[in-house]
Amino acid sequence: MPGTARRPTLAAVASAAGVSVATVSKVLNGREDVAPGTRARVQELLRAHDYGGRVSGLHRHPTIELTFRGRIGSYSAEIIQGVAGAAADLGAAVAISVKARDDHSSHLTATQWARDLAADGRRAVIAVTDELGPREITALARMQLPLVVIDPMTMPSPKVVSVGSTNFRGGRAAAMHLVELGHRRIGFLGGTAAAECNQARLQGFKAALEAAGLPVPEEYVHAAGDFMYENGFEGAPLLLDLPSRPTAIFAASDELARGVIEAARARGISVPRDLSVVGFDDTEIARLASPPLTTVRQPLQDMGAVAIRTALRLAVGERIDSDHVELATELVVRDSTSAPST
Amino acid sequence: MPGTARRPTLAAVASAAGVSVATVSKVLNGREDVAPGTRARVQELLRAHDYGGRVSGLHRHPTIELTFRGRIGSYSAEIIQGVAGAAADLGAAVAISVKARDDHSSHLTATQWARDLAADGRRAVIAVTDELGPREITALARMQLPLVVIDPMTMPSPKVVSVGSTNFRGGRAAAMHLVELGHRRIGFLGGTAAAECNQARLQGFKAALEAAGLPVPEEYVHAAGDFMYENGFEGAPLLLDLPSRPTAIFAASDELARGVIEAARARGISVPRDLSVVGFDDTEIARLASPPLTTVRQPLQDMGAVAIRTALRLAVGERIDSDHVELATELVVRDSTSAPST
DNA sequence: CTGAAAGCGCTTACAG
DNA sequence: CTGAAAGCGCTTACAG
Repeated sequence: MPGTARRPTLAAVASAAGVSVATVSKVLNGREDVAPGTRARVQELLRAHDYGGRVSGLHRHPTIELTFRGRIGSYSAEIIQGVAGAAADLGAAVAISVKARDDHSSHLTATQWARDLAADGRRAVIAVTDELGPREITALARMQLPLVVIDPMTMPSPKVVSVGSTNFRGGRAAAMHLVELGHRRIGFLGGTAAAECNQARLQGFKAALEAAGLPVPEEYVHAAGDFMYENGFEGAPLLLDLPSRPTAIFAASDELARGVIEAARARGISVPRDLSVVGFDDTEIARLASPPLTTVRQPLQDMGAVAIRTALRLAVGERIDSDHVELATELVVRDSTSAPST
Repeated sequence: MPGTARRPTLAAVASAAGVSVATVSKVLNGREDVAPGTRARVQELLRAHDYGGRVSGLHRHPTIELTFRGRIGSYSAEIIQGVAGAAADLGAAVAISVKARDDHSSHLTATQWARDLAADGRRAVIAVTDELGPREITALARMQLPLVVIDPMTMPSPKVVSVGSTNFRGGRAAAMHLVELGHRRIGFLGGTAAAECNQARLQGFKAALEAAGLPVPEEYVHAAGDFMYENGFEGAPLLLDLPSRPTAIFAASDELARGVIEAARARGISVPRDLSVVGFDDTEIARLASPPLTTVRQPLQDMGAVAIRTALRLAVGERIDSDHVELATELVVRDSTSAPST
């Protein structure tokens, strides 16, 4: 983008807002001694003038913070690919940060965190999976940094914009696939029981079974605690060691599915001959698994792209039509499912 | 890092250099009308004062550009985890960019690219796997942006700092493991034949076999073209369909190994019973594979951490002891290898 | 809560 | 090639 337009100045914003440059400067620096009404008007004008200030205004490319919690795996890799790819097309930059899973910041550090992001020139934040705490959300809002959450784990508060996928439909599609193959005893192994997406997948699953007139006994529905491989491996016995073992299992992530398959193998149960397994996500894990996993594809790259487009629009003060966008899931049939052997 | 030290000013640098602020300003802005000697002196002082200028000086956290080419997979995920984790500890920020695999920029865009990085406040660049073209390297140098390459594919030019692992030893360890298990017919499936790391792994492999008095017939050594799963799957027949088929294969990446195993499975060859397979990298792929892969661990996270530490040191003008750091590889024995069945 | 005024850090047109 | 000087954009201590 050569030939940049003249950078907006404090003076321009000040005269537009009918205040002095000093006041605008104070708003910009988050000083307390500005009347709320004045502050609001100035902030509006700052946005209208697309004022990035001495910080981000110096950057050729607006920078979006992409933040993860815990381990970066295939799932995160897909999102990064999507976000970074779209960023390149949009002339934006992406800063990536990875927080430890147990890093729950205090009020002070939440404020400091948001301040640092603003000082480092970030224009918006994309959080993956978790929704940050209320303190972080407040701190970001105070710093005028929009937030977009990808695939939120908890029911997002209405003020937070999020991008997800059609988990309910995905769960239903997975179950319908198994029903159509002829399975009648079908189990569900979830990740985090409380997670919004987990519940939606479970509800979709139940809806499909009920529509087919199949029972959903309680002992066929379990949560493994998290979506990782180990959880699948350790949670699978809940289903595999049942007196009347299911002939098929829908696991709420590809990693869980891989864990289930490995636990089955350890018991001499062959997949898909003796047990069909469906995963969720369609990450690299699914494609490279043996057997390759039948799974519900979440368009993680597209979700990343939508997230950054949304973040960029929010950053320039545009209004967003919908607070929660859902992209379509899609069943991908590979080799981990087949008709029951009877 | 609260309580930041006073930000260095142009005036301070100017008086240290014995020139006017105007001259320092010109150097900073890359103007032509400065004598080379003066420019050098001023640049030195700018570094000595840790002057980031109006761009990066405004940032609380120095930002390092981490750039990938092609697909972001498990391998990239490990590196990102390592770089981002270390960055958090070091109070640095990481900007991530992903270029298309075939995006070979022209001279103009290489210059523009480096200029943009500087304008966006980057202090150094970490490139993964590829070494960038000579144009990019020159452009970065002109912009005073240090470059560190992780796991370079091509023999790095002596001027480029790189972080790798002990590929030769890794290849040797893999082969020794197979020899010790009792294998005598052992094949090698490489990725990119020309890649430095690939050659080192192959040489280590050969060294181990020769030390054991085993032949390395030509038809047992192949390159699949790249390190991806598909290459492994498509390249495996070169070894699997040999009249005298090897009883073990060392593949130069985990993805290749997974491809080999799948190709074997398609032929009714069971791993590890009929065929032992060793991979390389020890990414998530290896851990989640079925059977879990015996592989040579590359400490990708550590390599990422070393890369960003080095980049940061170069960014403040420190000298580096060694232009190429190699971290130790380590054989990780899992379930894809066993004694030959005969 | 607001802004006039002083002043800081930087850039640039221009004289030498 | 260098720097004195004008000037821009911003911040801040302070008067009201």
